[in-house]
Amino acid sequence: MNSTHIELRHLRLLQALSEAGGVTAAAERLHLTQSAVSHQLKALEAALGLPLVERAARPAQLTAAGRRLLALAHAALPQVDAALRDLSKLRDGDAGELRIAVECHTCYDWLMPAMDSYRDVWPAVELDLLGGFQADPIALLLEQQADLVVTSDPTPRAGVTYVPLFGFEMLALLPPGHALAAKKWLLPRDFAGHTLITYPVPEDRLDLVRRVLAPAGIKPPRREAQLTVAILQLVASRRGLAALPAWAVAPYLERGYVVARPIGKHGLWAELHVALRSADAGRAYLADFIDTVRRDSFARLPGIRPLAGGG
Amino acid sequence: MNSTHIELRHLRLLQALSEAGGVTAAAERLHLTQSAVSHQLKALEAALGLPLVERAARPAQLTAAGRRLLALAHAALPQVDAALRDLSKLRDGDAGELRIAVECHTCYDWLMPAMDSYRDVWPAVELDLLGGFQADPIALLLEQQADLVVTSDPTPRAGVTYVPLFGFEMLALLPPGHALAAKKWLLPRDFAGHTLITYPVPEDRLDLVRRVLAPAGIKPPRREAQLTVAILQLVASRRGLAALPAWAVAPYLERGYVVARPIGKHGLWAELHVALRSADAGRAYLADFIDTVRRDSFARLPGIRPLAGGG
DNA sequence: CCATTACATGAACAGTACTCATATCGAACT
DNA sequence: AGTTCGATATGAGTACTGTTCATGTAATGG
Repeated sequence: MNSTHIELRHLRLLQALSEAGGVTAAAERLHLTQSAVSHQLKALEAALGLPLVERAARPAQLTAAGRRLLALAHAALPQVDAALRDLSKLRDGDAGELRIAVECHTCYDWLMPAMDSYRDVWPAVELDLLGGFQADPIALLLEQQADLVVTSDPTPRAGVTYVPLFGFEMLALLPPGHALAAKKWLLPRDFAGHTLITYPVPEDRLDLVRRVLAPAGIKPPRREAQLTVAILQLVASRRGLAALPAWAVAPYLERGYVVARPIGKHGLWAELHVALRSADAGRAYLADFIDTVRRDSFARLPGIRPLAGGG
Repeated sequence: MNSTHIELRHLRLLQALSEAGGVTAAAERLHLTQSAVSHQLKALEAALGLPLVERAARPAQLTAAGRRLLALAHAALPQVDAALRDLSKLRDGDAGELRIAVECHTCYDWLMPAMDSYRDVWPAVELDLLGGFQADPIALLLEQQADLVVTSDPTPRAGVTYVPLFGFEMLALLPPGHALAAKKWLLPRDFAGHTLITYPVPEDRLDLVRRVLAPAGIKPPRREAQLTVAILQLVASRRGLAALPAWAVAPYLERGYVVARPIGKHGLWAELHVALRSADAGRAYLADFIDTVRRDSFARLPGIRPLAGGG
């Protein structure tokens, strides 16, 4: 009979599987254990009487049946999400104000496209991006001057809720042909004697300085630049080294404009979170914005990874 | 958050609810108890934070939120079903032979349109309708001369599986203005002294005779006609009484061509089942045909009701 | 007004989807 | 080869959620 017990959960699983390229990675996205995904997949295959993924292939390859189900997922899940959005609007109204403060300079790159696709779905929400560097953006939240803050520092504060966005790697940038490019990864001492090119922010807000160089007692001279391209240009013209998120430099790496190396054996990983007033946590248009941003990020940004408790 | 735990089950529930017009009727369609549907509905409404049905309204009226979810169901569920069909085809192949024997004359009326919509979905299946009256159509199954038999008599036989289609009421037909039309329902003795107009089948295949008149010792004279319209014509011209399925005469009743009355206080209810070789029970193109027929019947035929174990 | 029908509710049960712990597998590296 | 490491599979146990059963309550119609 066709009473095959298929559910949206299964479609979400298959989608995550194909996007993540493996059971373990898919499990993270779904906030499940690897075991759960493995079991669920097996059960689904048994119920359908068809294999869905080519076992032993990295990244996981879907079978014809798997691809057919994935097509269903791509067709149906957006419809479901749209319906749930509409229901949220019915429940909470469809208007609101959404002022966003951003701590990190490179975030504008991916925030803008996410905002665009969000606007399509919540046209009545007033979107605003707060400009300039903020010393304490969380304060803006509590003073009701911002509704959402993108930050890399989720220190608990009363009345503030943090939602994890993603983890990303900070890469050290060298000019092509630099002597350090011979190394697989860089150590703190490798930075000694080089100028560090950064955005114009206090030193204690630079992950590289705070977490790597300062603990090792290394204090290289700094030079500041406002724009990402300016930093890259300075590196390329051998004025110093820089450290930027992997996603921000990926296009320049491809063109060989600069060279990137991990910082430390396992790389220097940072996180981004969204902060909002706990009182607003229930607002659908806010929650959906975070959702949109995250979805958009994972679709667009290379080399990012999910965080515990995140999406 | 939008992680609202909605599932296809819920969409199926809402669809059944709107089609059936009530919790109890929906439960029957879904092969669940009324309690299960009630619980599920309540849980869904709680999860969404929105009422979905207007309590206290017959037939059940959906709220705006309910209608939005129903729209989702109508959009998504056919896609799901199509995908499952495609998977069946991947598993079992998409071709097959489907020869149908029909026991009941009036069945052609609704079988034809169902066959048409089935052909759209399984174009490679060879569809055949066996003509003429069959004394023992089940024998045709076992002799491999038919693959599917529509019958009202699901007596267990080795190697044969029965799938319930639906229950329907046999209505007694009178000419307009007939004396018996004054009664709310007819009793066996009311048939005494009237000619009984029937299809040309043995008496023991007529539910009215076998289950009502014969037990009461009443043996009215019979007159046979091949076509439904002919029977109706004879009744209208006062040559006798007849008993036909409610759905078959509904259009004629509307036009006042004949008058119908239940047979007995609770009416004379009969059933239709599909018989197939147990060996074929797993074949997707067969199972899906039965599904199509049933879906089609419930959508098109007035006054039929689901059977235990049926769809 | 009582009988009937439809829906709601609570407790108990059953089935299922998880997690945890452990085993197996395959590839890369000595 | 053997070893190590990452990724997937498997089994047992658990927590949870969906379902049923039994009963209560609210409307409906003769």
